[in-house]
Amino acid sequence: MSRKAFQRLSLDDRRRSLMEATLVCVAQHGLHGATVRRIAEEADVTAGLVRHYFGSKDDMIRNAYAYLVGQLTTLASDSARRTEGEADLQLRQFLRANVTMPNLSEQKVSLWATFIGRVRYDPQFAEIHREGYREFLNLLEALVEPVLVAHKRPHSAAICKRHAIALNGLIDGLWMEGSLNAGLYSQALLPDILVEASERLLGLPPGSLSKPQTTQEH
Amino acid sequence: MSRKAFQRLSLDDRRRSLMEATLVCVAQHGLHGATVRRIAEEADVTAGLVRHYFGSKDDMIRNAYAYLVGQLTTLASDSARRTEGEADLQLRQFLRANVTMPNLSEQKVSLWATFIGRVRYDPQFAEIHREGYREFLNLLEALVEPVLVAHKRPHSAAICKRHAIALNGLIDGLWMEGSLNAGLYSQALLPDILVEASERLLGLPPGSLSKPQTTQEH
DNA sequence: CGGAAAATTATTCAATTGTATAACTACTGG
DNA sequence: CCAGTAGTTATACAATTGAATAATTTTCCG
Repeated sequence: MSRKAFQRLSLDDRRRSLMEATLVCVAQHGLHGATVRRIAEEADVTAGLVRHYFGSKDDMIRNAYAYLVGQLTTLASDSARRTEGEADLQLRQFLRANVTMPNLSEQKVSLWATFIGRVRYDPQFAEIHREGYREFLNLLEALVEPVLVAHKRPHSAAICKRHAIALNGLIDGLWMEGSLNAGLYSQALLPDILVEASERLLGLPPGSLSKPQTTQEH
Repeated sequence: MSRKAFQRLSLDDRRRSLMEATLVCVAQHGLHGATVRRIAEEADVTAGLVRHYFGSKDDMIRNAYAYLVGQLTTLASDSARRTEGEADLQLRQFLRANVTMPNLSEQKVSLWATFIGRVRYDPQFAEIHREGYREFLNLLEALVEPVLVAHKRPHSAAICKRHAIALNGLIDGLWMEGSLNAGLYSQALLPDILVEASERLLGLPPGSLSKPQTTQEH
Protein backbone atom coordinates (compact mmCIF):
# COMPACT_ATOMS: atom_id res chain seq x y z
CA MET A 1 0.00 0.00 0.00
CA SER A 2 1.50 3.24 -1.15
CA ARG A 3 1.04 6.72 0.10
CA LYS A 4 -0.95 9.30 -1.71
CA ALA A 5 1.01 11.00 -4.45
CA PHE A 6 1.28 14.70 -3.82
CA GLN A 7 2.70 17.87 -5.23
CA ARG A 8 4.59 20.56 -3.43
CA LEU A 9 3.17 24.02 -3.75
CA SER A 10 4.65 27.37 -2.98
CA LEU A 11 3.72 28.86 0.34
CA ASP A 12 1.36 31.41 -1.20
CA ASP A 13 -0.35 28.94 -3.49
CA ARG A 14 -0.91 26.41 -0.76
CA ARG A 15 -2.22 28.96 1.68
CA ARG A 16 -4.61 30.36 -0.90
CA SER A 17 -5.73 26.89 -1.84
CA LEU A 18 -6.47 26.12 1.79
CA MET A 19 -8.31 29.39 2.33
CA GLU A 20 -10.48 28.83 -0.71
CA ALA A 21 -11.27 25.32 0.40
CA THR A 22 -12.16 26.75 3.78
CA LEU A 23 -14.58 29.19 2.20
CA VAL A 24 -16.23 26.46 0.16
CA CYS A 25 -16.72 24.32 3.25
CA VAL A 26 -17.95 27.15 5.45
CA ALA A 27 -20.45 28.13 2.80
CA GLN A 28 -21.73 24.62 2.28
CA HIS A 29 -21.69 23.31 5.83
CA GLY A 30 -21.45 26.36 8.05
CA LEU A 31 -18.79 27.11 10.59
CA HIS A 32 -19.86 24.09 12.59
CA GLY A 33 -19.63 21.73 9.64
CA ALA A 34 -16.37 23.05 8.28
CA THR A 35 -14.10 20.52 9.95
CA VAL A 36 -10.39 20.34 9.40
CA ARG A 37 -10.78 17.02 7.64
CA ARG A 38 -13.46 18.26 5.28
CA ILE A 39 -11.52 21.35 4.41
CA ALA A 40 -8.40 19.28 3.81
CA GLU A 41 -10.32 16.94 1.55
CA GLU A 42 -11.73 19.89 -0.39
CA ALA A 43 -8.19 21.18 -0.90
CA ASP A 44 -7.08 17.65 -1.79
CA VAL A 45 -4.55 17.37 0.99
CA THR A 46 -4.52 15.68 4.39
CA ALA A 47 -5.59 17.29 7.59
CA GLY A 48 -2.13 17.70 9.01
CA LEU A 49 -1.26 20.40 6.52
CA VAL A 50 -3.60 22.86 8.13
CA ARG A 51 -1.47 23.12 11.20
CA HIS A 52 1.62 23.40 9.05
CA TYR A 53 0.38 26.54 7.28
CA PHE A 54 -1.79 28.08 9.95
CA GLY A 55 -1.46 28.17 13.68
CA SER A 56 -4.78 26.46 14.13
CA LYS A 57 -8.06 25.78 12.42
CA ASP A 58 -9.48 29.02 13.80
CA ASP A 59 -6.50 30.93 12.51
CA MET A 60 -7.08 29.52 9.05
CA ILE A 61 -10.73 30.48 9.17
CA ARG A 62 -9.94 34.04 10.16
CA ASN A 63 -7.48 34.32 7.31
CA ALA A 64 -10.10 32.99 4.93
CA TYR A 65 -12.52 35.64 6.14
CA ALA A 66 -10.06 38.44 5.54
CA TYR A 67 -9.34 36.94 2.13
CA LEU A 68 -13.04 37.04 1.27
CA VAL A 69 -13.55 40.62 2.42
CA GLY A 70 -10.60 41.81 0.40
CA GLN A 71 -11.88 39.99 -2.65
CA LEU A 72 -15.31 41.59 -2.43
CA THR A 73 -14.17 45.20 -2.23
CA THR A 74 -11.42 44.66 -4.76
CA LEU A 75 -13.81 43.27 -7.34
CA ALA A 76 -16.20 46.20 -7.07
CA SER A 77 -13.47 48.77 -6.84
CA ASP A 78 -11.63 47.44 -9.88
CA SER A 79 -14.82 47.43 -11.86
CA ALA A 80 -15.29 51.11 -11.15
CA ARG A 81 -11.69 51.97 -11.83
CA ARG A 82 -11.77 50.16 -15.15
CA THR A 83 -14.66 52.40 -16.21
CA GLU A 84 -13.41 55.46 -17.94
CA GLY A 85 -15.50 58.58 -17.92
CA GLU A 86 -17.03 61.02 -15.55
CA ALA A 87 -17.88 60.59 -11.91
CA ASP A 88 -21.48 59.54 -12.58
CA LEU A 89 -20.39 56.59 -14.63
CA GLN A 90 -17.88 55.39 -12.10
CA LEU A 91 -20.30 55.52 -9.22
CA ARG A 92 -22.92 53.81 -11.32
CA GLN A 93 -20.50 51.05 -12.22
CA PHE A 94 -19.37 50.60 -8.64
CA LEU A 95 -22.95 50.26 -7.47
CA ARG A 96 -23.87 47.82 -10.18
CA ALA A 97 -20.78 45.71 -9.61
CA ASN A 98 -21.92 45.12 -6.05
CA VAL A 99 -25.20 43.55 -7.06
CA THR A 100 -24.14 41.63 -10.14
CA MET A 101 -21.92 38.63 -10.60
CA PRO A 102 -19.36 37.79 -9.49
CA ASN A 103 -20.04 39.74 -6.32
CA LEU A 104 -23.68 38.77 -6.22
CA SER A 105 -23.06 35.09 -5.64
CA GLU A 106 -25.10 33.11 -3.21
CA GLN A 107 -22.00 31.53 -1.87
CA LYS A 108 -20.38 34.87 -1.13
CA VAL A 109 -23.47 36.19 0.58
CA SER A 110 -23.74 33.05 2.68
CA LEU A 111 -20.13 33.37 3.69
CA TRP A 112 -20.41 37.02 4.47
CA ALA A 113 -23.44 36.49 6.69
CA THR A 114 -21.87 33.56 8.47
CA PHE A 115 -18.81 35.58 9.34
CA ILE A 116 -20.74 38.71 10.22
CA GLY A 117 -22.57 36.62 12.77
CA ARG A 118 -19.30 36.14 14.63
CA VAL A 119 -18.16 39.76 14.53
CA ARG A 120 -19.97 40.82 17.65
CA TYR A 121 -18.58 38.18 19.97
CA ASP A 122 -15.17 37.45 18.48
CA PRO A 123 -12.71 40.34 18.72
CA GLN A 124 -10.53 38.97 15.94
CA PHE A 125 -13.42 38.80 13.53
CA ALA A 126 -14.45 42.26 14.66
CA GLU A 127 -11.05 43.64 13.75
CA ILE A 128 -11.18 42.14 10.26
CA HIS A 129 -14.67 43.46 9.74
CA ARG A 130 -13.87 46.95 10.96
CA GLU A 131 -10.97 47.30 8.60
CA GLY A 132 -12.94 46.07 5.63
CA TYR A 133 -15.87 48.32 6.42
CA ARG A 134 -13.73 51.38 6.73
CA GLU A 135 -12.06 50.70 3.42
CA PHE A 136 -15.37 50.19 1.67
CA LEU A 137 -16.81 53.36 3.16
CA ASN A 138 -13.81 55.39 2.05
CA LEU A 139 -14.14 54.06 -1.48
CA LEU A 140 -17.78 55.01 -1.49
CA GLU A 141 -17.17 58.50 -0.15
CA ALA A 142 -14.51 59.09 -2.76
CA LEU A 143 -16.94 58.09 -5.50
CA VAL A 144 -19.87 60.06 -4.13
CA GLU A 145 -18.12 63.35 -3.58
CA PRO A 146 -17.33 64.24 -7.23
CA VAL A 147 -20.86 63.24 -8.24
CA LEU A 148 -22.32 65.67 -5.72
CA VAL A 149 -19.95 68.35 -6.91
CA ALA A 150 -20.85 67.78 -10.54
CA HIS A 151 -24.53 68.14 -9.75
CA LYS A 152 -23.96 71.12 -7.49
CA ARG A 153 -25.33 69.38 -4.45
CA PRO A 154 -24.08 69.91 -0.90
CA HIS A 155 -20.88 67.91 -0.53
CA SER A 156 -19.26 68.59 2.81
CA ALA A 157 -17.26 65.76 4.30
CA ALA A 158 -20.01 65.08 6.81
CA ILE A 159 -22.64 64.91 4.10
CA CYS A 160 -20.53 62.60 2.00
CA LYS A 161 -19.99 60.29 4.94
CA ARG A 162 -23.67 60.23 5.74
CA HIS A 163 -24.52 59.41 2.15
CA ALA A 164 -21.86 56.73 2.08
CA ILE A 165 -23.33 55.11 5.18
CA ALA A 166 -26.82 55.05 3.73
CA LEU A 167 -25.59 53.80 0.37
CA ASN A 168 -23.54 51.12 2.04
CA GLY A 169 -26.58 49.99 3.97
CA LEU A 170 -28.64 49.91 0.82
CA ILE A 171 -25.98 47.98 -1.07
CA ASP A 172 -25.54 45.38 1.63
CA GLY A 173 -29.24 44.96 2.12
CA LEU A 174 -30.07 44.56 -1.53
CA TRP A 175 -27.01 42.45 -2.12
CA MET A 176 -28.07 40.00 0.51
CA GLU A 177 -31.68 39.82 -0.42
CA GLY A 178 -30.89 39.60 -4.07
CA SER A 179 -29.20 36.30 -3.57
CA LEU A 180 -31.36 35.06 -0.75
CA ASN A 181 -34.61 35.52 -2.58
CA ALA A 182 -33.38 34.67 -6.02
CA GLY A 183 -36.68 33.09 -6.90
CA LEU A 184 -39.02 35.80 -5.70
CA TYR A 185 -38.06 38.53 -8.12
CA SER A 186 -35.69 38.78 -10.97
CA GLN A 187 -32.11 39.45 -10.08
CA ALA A 188 -31.88 41.53 -13.24
CA LEU A 189 -33.92 44.19 -11.47
CA LEU A 190 -31.44 44.60 -8.67
CA PRO A 191 -28.91 46.89 -10.34
CA ASP A 192 -31.71 49.14 -11.56
CA ILE A 193 -33.35 49.27 -8.16
CA LEU A 194 -30.05 50.08 -6.52
CA VAL A 195 -29.03 52.76 -9.00
CA GLU A 196 -32.42 54.40 -8.97
CA ALA A 197 -32.57 54.30 -5.18
CA SER A 198 -29.08 55.76 -4.98
CA GLU A 199 -30.06 58.66 -7.22
CA ARG A 200 -32.83 59.50 -4.84
CA LEU A 201 -30.69 59.11 -1.76
CA LEU A 202 -28.16 61.54 -3.19
CA GLY A 203 -30.85 63.92 -4.40
CA LEU A 204 -29.76 63.68 -8.01
CA PRO A 205 -32.10 64.39 -10.93
CA PRO A 206 -33.83 61.20 -12.07
CA GLY A 207 -31.82 59.35 -14.66
CA SER A 208 -28.52 60.98 -13.95
CA LEU A 209 -27.05 57.67 -12.87
CA SER A 210 -29.41 55.28 -14.53
CA LYS A 211 -29.21 56.77 -18.00
CA PRO A 212 -25.85 58.46 -18.21
CA GLN A 213 -25.68 61.12 -20.91
CA THR A 214 -22.38 59.99 -22.37
CA THR A 215 -23.00 57.00 -24.59
CA GLN A 216 -20.45 54.29 -24.06
CA GLU A 217 -18.62 53.37 -27.26
CA HIS A 218 -16.82 50.11 -27.67
CA MET B 1 -24.99 13.33 47.17
CA SER B 2 -28.40 14.42 46.05
CA ARG B 3 -29.73 15.16 42.64
CA LYS B 4 -30.27 18.64 41.41
CA ALA B 5 -33.55 20.10 42.56
CA PHE B 6 -35.72 20.97 39.61
CA GLN B 7 -39.05 22.43 38.73
CA ARG B 8 -41.50 21.13 36.17
CA LEU B 9 -42.55 23.60 33.56
CA SER B 10 -45.41 23.57 31.13
CA LEU B 11 -44.60 22.35 27.66
CA ASP B 12 -44.74 25.84 26.18
CA ASP B 13 -42.68 27.45 28.90
CA ARG B 14 -39.98 24.83 28.76
CA ARG B 15 -39.76 24.90 25.00
CA ARG B 16 -39.53 28.68 24.98
CA SER B 17 -36.92 28.60 27.72
CA LEU B 18 -34.85 26.16 25.69
CA MET B 19 -35.22 28.17 22.49
CA GLU B 20 -34.16 31.36 24.21
CA ALA B 21 -31.17 29.63 25.74
CA THR B 22 -30.36 28.35 22.27
CA LEU B 23 -30.42 31.85 20.85
CA VAL B 24 -28.17 33.16 23.60
CA CYS B 25 -25.64 30.41 22.97
CA VAL B 26 -25.73 30.71 19.19
CA ALA B 27 -25.19 34.45 19.47
CA GLN B 28 -22.31 34.15 21.88
CA HIS B 29 -20.54 31.10 20.51
CA GLY B 30 -21.86 30.63 17.01
CA LEU B 31 -23.58 27.58 15.64
CA HIS B 32 -20.42 25.56 16.14
CA GLY B 33 -20.05 26.56 19.77
CA ALA B 34 -23.70 26.15 20.71
CA THR B 35 -23.44 22.64 22.09
CA VAL B 36 -26.29 20.79 23.69
CA ARG B 37 -24.55 20.92 27.04
CA ARG B 38 -23.94 24.64 26.91
CA ILE B 39 -27.50 25.37 25.88
CA ALA B 40 -28.81 23.14 28.63
CA GLU B 41 -26.64 24.91 31.17
CA GLU B 42 -27.88 28.29 29.93
CA ALA B 43 -31.45 27.07 30.40
CA ASP B 44 -30.49 25.64 33.78
CA VAL B 45 -31.44 22.10 32.92
CA THR B 46 -29.47 19.01 31.97
CA ALA B 47 -28.65 18.02 28.44
CA GLY B 48 -31.08 15.16 28.23
CA LEU B 49 -34.06 17.48 28.20
CA VAL B 50 -33.26 18.72 24.74
CA ARG B 51 -34.12 15.41 23.19
CA HIS B 52 -37.25 15.23 25.29
CA TYR B 53 -38.69 18.45 23.87
CA PHE B 54 -37.15 18.46 20.41
CA GLY B 55 -36.34 15.69 18.01
CA SER B 56 -32.71 16.63 17.95
CA LYS B 57 -30.35 19.48 18.56
CA ASP B 58 -30.76 20.65 14.97
CA ASP B 59 -34.51 20.58 15.33
CA MET B 60 -34.28 22.78 18.39
CA ILE B 61 -32.04 25.24 16.58
CA ARG B 62 -34.44 25.50 13.68
CA ASN B 63 -37.31 26.17 16.04
CA ALA B 64 -35.25 28.84 17.75
CA TYR B 65 -34.62 30.48 14.38
CA ALA B 66 -38.29 30.58 13.54
CA TYR B 67 -38.94 31.96 17.00
CA LEU B 68 -36.47 34.77 16.40
CA VAL B 69 -37.87 35.70 13.00
CA GLY B 70 -41.37 35.85 14.36
CA GLN B 71 -40.23 38.02 17.23
CA LEU B 72 -38.52 40.52 14.95
CA THR B 73 -41.45 41.16 12.64
CA THR B 74 -43.93 41.11 15.48
CA LEU B 75 -42.08 43.77 17.42
CA ALA B 76 -41.92 46.15 14.48
CA SER B 77 -45.43 45.42 13.33
CA ASP B 78 -46.91 45.94 16.77
CA SER B 79 -45.09 49.21 17.13
CA ALA B 80 -46.71 50.46 13.94
CA ARG B 81 -50.11 49.15 14.86
CA ARG B 82 -49.95 50.83 18.24
CA THR B 83 -49.42 54.15 16.50
CA GLU B 84 -52.69 55.87 15.85
CA GLY B 85 -52.94 58.31 13.04
CA GLU B 86 -52.53 58.55 9.32
CA ALA B 87 -50.54 56.34 7.03
CA ASP B 88 -47.41 58.48 7.13
CA LEU B 89 -47.10 58.11 10.87
CA GLN B 90 -47.56 54.38 10.80
CA LEU B 91 -44.95 53.82 8.13
CA ARG B 92 -42.59 56.13 9.92
CA GLN B 93 -43.06 54.25 13.14
CA PHE B 94 -42.58 50.89 11.47
CA LEU B 95 -39.34 52.04 9.90
CA ARG B 96 -38.00 53.51 13.10
CA ALA B 97 -38.93 50.43 15.11
CA ASN B 98 -36.68 48.36 12.89
CA VAL B 99 -33.58 50.37 13.68
CA THR B 100 -34.13 51.14 17.35
CA MET B 101 -34.19 48.95 20.41
CA PRO B 102 -35.29 46.31 21.02
CA ASN B 103 -35.01 45.29 17.39
CA LEU B 104 -31.66 46.97 16.93
CA SER B 105 -29.79 44.72 19.31
CA GLU B 106 -26.37 43.42 18.52
CA GLN B 107 -27.40 40.00 19.66
CA LYS B 108 -30.37 39.88 17.32
CA VAL B 109 -28.31 41.03 14.37
CA SER B 110 -25.65 38.46 15.14
CA LEU B 111 -28.25 35.76 15.31
CA TRP B 112 -29.96 36.84 12.15
CA ALA B 113 -26.71 36.86 10.21
CA THR B 114 -25.65 33.50 11.56
CA PHE B 115 -28.90 31.90 10.47
CA ILE B 116 -29.03 33.70 7.15
CA GLY B 117 -25.67 32.15 6.41
CA ARG B 118 -27.30 28.71 6.51
CA VAL B 119 -30.32 29.57 4.38
CA ARG B 120 -28.64 28.90 1.09
CA TYR B 121 -27.48 25.36 1.81
CA ASP B 122 -30.04 24.11 4.30
CA PRO B 123 -33.54 23.66 2.86
CA GLN B 124 -35.19 23.79 6.26
CA PHE B 125 -33.62 27.10 7.09
CA ALA B 126 -34.55 28.31 3.64
CA GLU B 127 -38.18 27.50 4.26
CA ILE B 128 -38.23 29.42 7.54
CA HIS B 129 -36.53 32.37 5.92
CA ARG B 130 -38.84 32.44 2.93
CA GLU B 131 -41.91 32.55 5.06
CA GLY B 132 -40.58 35.29 7.27
CA TYR B 133 -39.46 37.35 4.32
CA ARG B 134 -42.80 37.11 2.60
CA GLU B 135 -44.62 38.17 5.72
CA PHE B 136 -42.33 41.14 6.24
CA LEU B 137 -42.69 42.23 2.64
CA ASN B 138 -46.44 42.05 2.83
CA LEU B 139 -46.46 44.20 5.93
CA LEU B 140 -44.29 46.73 4.21
CA GLU B 141 -46.42 46.84 1.08
CA ALA B 142 -49.53 47.34 3.13
CA LEU B 143 -47.91 50.28 4.89
CA VAL B 144 -46.46 51.84 1.77
CA GLU B 145 -49.55 51.77 -0.39
CA PRO B 146 -51.74 54.21 1.58
CA VAL B 147 -48.78 56.57 1.91
CA LEU B 148 -48.36 56.66 -1.85
CA VAL B 149 -52.08 57.18 -2.28
CA ALA B 150 -52.12 60.03 0.21
CA HIS B 151 -49.33 61.77 -1.63
CA LYS B 152 -50.85 61.08 -5.03
CA ARG B 153 -47.89 59.03 -6.18
CA PRO B 154 -48.10 56.02 -8.46
CA HIS B 155 -49.24 53.08 -6.37
CA SER B 156 -49.88 50.06 -8.55
CA ALA B 157 -49.29 46.69 -6.95
CA ALA B 158 -46.07 46.28 -8.90
CA ILE B 159 -44.78 49.65 -7.81
CA CYS B 160 -45.64 48.95 -4.20
CA LYS B 161 -43.83 45.66 -4.33
CA ARG B 162 -40.78 47.24 -5.88
CA HIS B 163 -40.73 49.90 -3.23
CA ALA B 164 -41.17 47.32 -0.52
CA ILE B 165 -38.20 45.37 -1.82
CA ALA B 166 -35.97 48.41 -1.87
CA LEU B 167 -37.14 49.53 1.54
CA ASN B 168 -36.61 46.08 2.93
CA GLY B 169 -33.09 46.08 1.59
CA LEU B 170 -32.43 49.45 3.10
CA ILE B 171 -33.85 48.42 6.45
CA ASP B 172 -31.85 45.22 6.65
CA GLY B 173 -28.68 46.89 5.53
CA LEU B 174 -28.88 49.78 7.94
CA TRP B 175 -30.11 47.55 10.71
CA MET B 176 -27.11 45.31 10.39
CA GLU B 177 -24.56 48.02 10.06
CA GLY B 178 -26.08 50.04 12.82
CA SER B 179 -25.27 47.37 15.31
CA LEU B 180 -22.09 46.16 13.71
CA ASN B 181 -20.45 49.55 13.63
CA ALA B 182 -21.89 50.88 16.83
CA GLY B 183 -18.73 52.79 17.57
CA LEU B 184 -18.18 54.41 14.23
CA TYR B 185 -21.24 56.64 14.15
CA SER B 186 -24.00 57.36 16.51
CA GLN B 187 -26.85 54.92 16.51
CA ALA B 188 -29.17 57.83 17.14
CA LEU B 189 -28.66 58.84 13.53
CA LEU B 190 -29.96 55.58 12.16
CA PRO B 191 -33.71 56.20 12.37
CA ASP B 192 -33.28 59.61 10.77
CA ILE B 193 -31.11 58.24 7.99
CA LEU B 194 -33.60 55.47 7.33
CA VAL B 195 -36.68 57.70 7.35
CA GLU B 196 -35.06 60.34 5.19
CA ALA B 197 -33.79 57.72 2.75
CA SER B 198 -37.22 56.12 2.62
CA GLU B 199 -38.85 59.42 1.76
CA ARG B 200 -36.57 59.74 -1.19
CA LEU B 201 -37.04 56.15 -2.28
CA LEU B 202 -40.79 56.65 -2.31
CA GLY B 203 -40.54 60.03 -4.00
CA LEU B 204 -42.25 61.84 -1.16
CA PRO B 205 -41.76 65.52 -0.45
CA PRO B 206 -38.91 66.06 2.01
CA GLY B 207 -40.08 65.96 5.59
CA SER B 208 -43.34 64.19 4.97
CA LEU B 209 -42.19 61.23 7.00
CA SER B 210 -39.51 62.83 9.09
CA LYS B 211 -41.58 65.76 10.30
CA PRO B 212 -45.14 64.58 10.21
CA GLN B 213 -47.64 67.43 10.12
CA THR B 214 -49.95 66.06 12.77
CA THR B 215 -48.48 66.71 16.17
CA GLN B 216 -48.72 63.76 18.48
CA GLU B 217 -50.61 64.53 21.68
CA HIS B 218 -50.19 62.47 24.78
C1' DC C 1 -52.31 11.39 51.39
C1' DG C 2 -50.65 8.13 48.25
C1' DG C 3 -49.34 6.49 44.04
C1' DA C 4 -49.05 6.69 39.08
C1' DA C 5 -47.60 9.38 35.12
C1' DA C 6 -44.60 12.51 33.31
C1' DA C 7 -40.70 15.53 33.66
C1' DT C 8 -36.12 15.83 34.73
C1' DT C 9 -31.58 14.21 36.06
C1' DA C 10 -27.59 11.27 35.80
C1' DT C 11 -24.81 8.15 33.33
C1' DT C 12 -23.09 5.87 29.39
C1' DC C 13 -21.48 5.25 24.52
C1' DA C 14 -19.89 5.50 19.96
C1' DA C 15 -18.48 8.87 16.77
C1' DT C 16 -16.13 12.97 15.62
C1' DT C 17 -13.23 16.70 16.61
C1' DG C 18 -8.63 19.47 16.70
C1' DT C 19 -4.08 18.71 17.32
C1' DA C 20 0.40 16.48 18.00
C1' DT C 21 3.91 13.48 16.30
C1' DA C 22 6.30 10.26 13.44
C1' DA C 23 7.11 8.50 8.86
C1' DC C 24 7.74 9.36 4.17
C1' DT C 25 8.57 11.66 -0.38
C1' DA C 26 9.12 15.31 -3.66
C1' DC C 27 11.96 18.84 -4.89
C1' DT C 28 16.48 21.64 -4.91
C1' DG C 29 21.34 22.64 -5.01
C1' DG C 30 25.61 21.00 -5.58
C1' DC D 1 23.06 11.74 -9.43
C1' DC D 2 22.65 12.01 -4.78
C1' DA D 3 21.79 13.73 -0.33
C1' DG D 4 19.42 17.01 2.67
C1' DT D 5 15.53 19.58 3.74
C1' DA D 6 11.05 20.87 4.07
C1' DG D 7 6.50 19.87 2.35
C1' DT D 8 3.30 16.28 2.93
C1' DT D 9 1.13 12.04 4.51
C1' DA D 10 -0.27 8.84 7.93
C1' DT D 11 -1.26 7.53 12.50
C1' DA D 12 -2.43 8.28 17.20
C1' DC D 13 -4.76 10.49 21.12
C1' DA D 14 -7.32 13.00 24.43
C1' DA D 15 -11.30 15.79 24.59
C1' DT D 16 -15.81 16.84 23.18
C1' DT D 17 -19.87 15.94 20.83
C1' DG D 18 -25.02 14.35 20.12
C1' DA D 19 -27.74 10.92 21.50
C1' DA D 20 -29.64 6.88 24.11
C1' DT D 21 -30.92 4.80 28.37
C1' DA D 22 -31.65 4.15 33.22
C1' DA D 23 -32.63 6.18 37.62
C1' DT D 24 -35.01 9.51 40.28
C1' DT D 25 -38.09 13.27 41.55
C1' DT D 26 -41.91 16.36 41.09
C1' DT D 27 -46.63 17.05 40.46
C1' DC D 28 -51.34 16.17 40.37
C1' DC D 29 -55.47 13.74 40.67
C1' DG D 30 -58.46 10.65 43.17
